[in-house]
Amino acid sequence: MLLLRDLPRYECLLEGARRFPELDPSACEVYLHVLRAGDEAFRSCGEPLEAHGISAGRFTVLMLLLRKRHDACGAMLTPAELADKAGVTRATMTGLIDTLERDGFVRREPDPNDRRMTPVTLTPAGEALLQGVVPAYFQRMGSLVAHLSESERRTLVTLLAKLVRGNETEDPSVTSTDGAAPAPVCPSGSLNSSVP
Amino acid sequence: MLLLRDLPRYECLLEGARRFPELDPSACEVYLHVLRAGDEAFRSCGEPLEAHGISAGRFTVLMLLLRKRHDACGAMLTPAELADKAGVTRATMTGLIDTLERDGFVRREPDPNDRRMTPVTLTPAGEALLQGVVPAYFQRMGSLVAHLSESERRTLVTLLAKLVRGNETEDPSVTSTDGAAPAPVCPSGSLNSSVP
DNA sequence: GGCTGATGGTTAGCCTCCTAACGTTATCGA
DNA sequence: TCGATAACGTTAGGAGGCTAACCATCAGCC
Repeated sequence: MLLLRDLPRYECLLEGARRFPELDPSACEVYLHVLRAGDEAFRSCGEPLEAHGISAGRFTVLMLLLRKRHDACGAMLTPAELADKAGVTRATMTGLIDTLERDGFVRREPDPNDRRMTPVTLTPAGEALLQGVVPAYFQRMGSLVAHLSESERRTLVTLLAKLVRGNETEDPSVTSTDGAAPAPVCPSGSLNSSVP
Repeated sequence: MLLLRDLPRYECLLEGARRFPELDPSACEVYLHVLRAGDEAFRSCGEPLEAHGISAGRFTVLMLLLRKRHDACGAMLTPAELADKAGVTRATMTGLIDTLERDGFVRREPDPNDRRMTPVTLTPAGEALLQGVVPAYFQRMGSLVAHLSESERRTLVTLLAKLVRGNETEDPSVTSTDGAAPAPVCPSGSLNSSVP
């Protein structure tokens, strides 16, 4: 991910708005800060993972498998399910599983009932890796927001959720000047990932 | 960028905290929302760029060059300066400039005074591309935060800035248990990119 | 039973990002 | 004056994203 490291000052945005009448300075400021904070959070919490020789994408896959295992039911997920939960394409998930299997952290086990599927399961090595890296990961997450009070955290979460939600329902703006969007097809209702 | 598309509910975080004592549920919730919002903003504002056949990275380079041009002084920047302002490595910037030059949007012109440098300048084609894409880009930025009031925007910016700032000065935590960090070497004072 | 369509996983090719190393050029001190 | 140091830009190799296309398999429906 790449971005502007040095955010322009508000006066510069005002000045830019003179050249670009579409520029809303306060909107731009929010946008830049959201991007900057997301990048900062991603990098910061990624450090303990890299220190243990694992990337954020691989870590996400392992955590999803671990969560599934603790759900008591069959401790496996198909690549398609993993891709959906992680928010990447199936092709990307194939690559992630490839390297994870190469390194011995997961195992593909063909499903005898439906031979199209190849569910993935966590190996003991994968679980051990998680046990080693998860504490540092969560600690870093805590120090990331250590300077925010509980009420500030609630406010921040509320505002970010509002931003994301408002943008989701607005998304069919690709077909602009067209009014009457057919239906907000956003796949909501998928927040029940870890409850059976 | 890859992430969890379906954020776990707060009860799930509380339940996860039982298995991982290091997990601070409110910190984790902030972290996930910051990441999710950053991803949403990035994708959303990236759409108009992709529609014009340009990626976010290339767009950033062109905008930096345009801003420099409007600063009246010499309208060129070296790859190292561009990399620094954009927050990527010099190697990455080389690749970006390669494709931009291949497509005719920028031009490398060796510096006669210091033959190590190869300043980059915006071509008329590059400027025309920006003229075509910038309005849609800023409009999308505005609709991204359209649901937030002015005071909500200010609050959000304040909280995100506090998070980033607090994390920057905390960053030498790699050498933890070591106390008395020598000096917060964060390259602050670099926010004056567009004022001579 | 045998098409047809939908679904699951993989492959191929491209782009962007990184680190590490290299060659070239300036600069500066002995 | 000349070698050491530092800075600039590039290259090589790897990882992680994406889209588009491809087979294999299942489910339905004549």
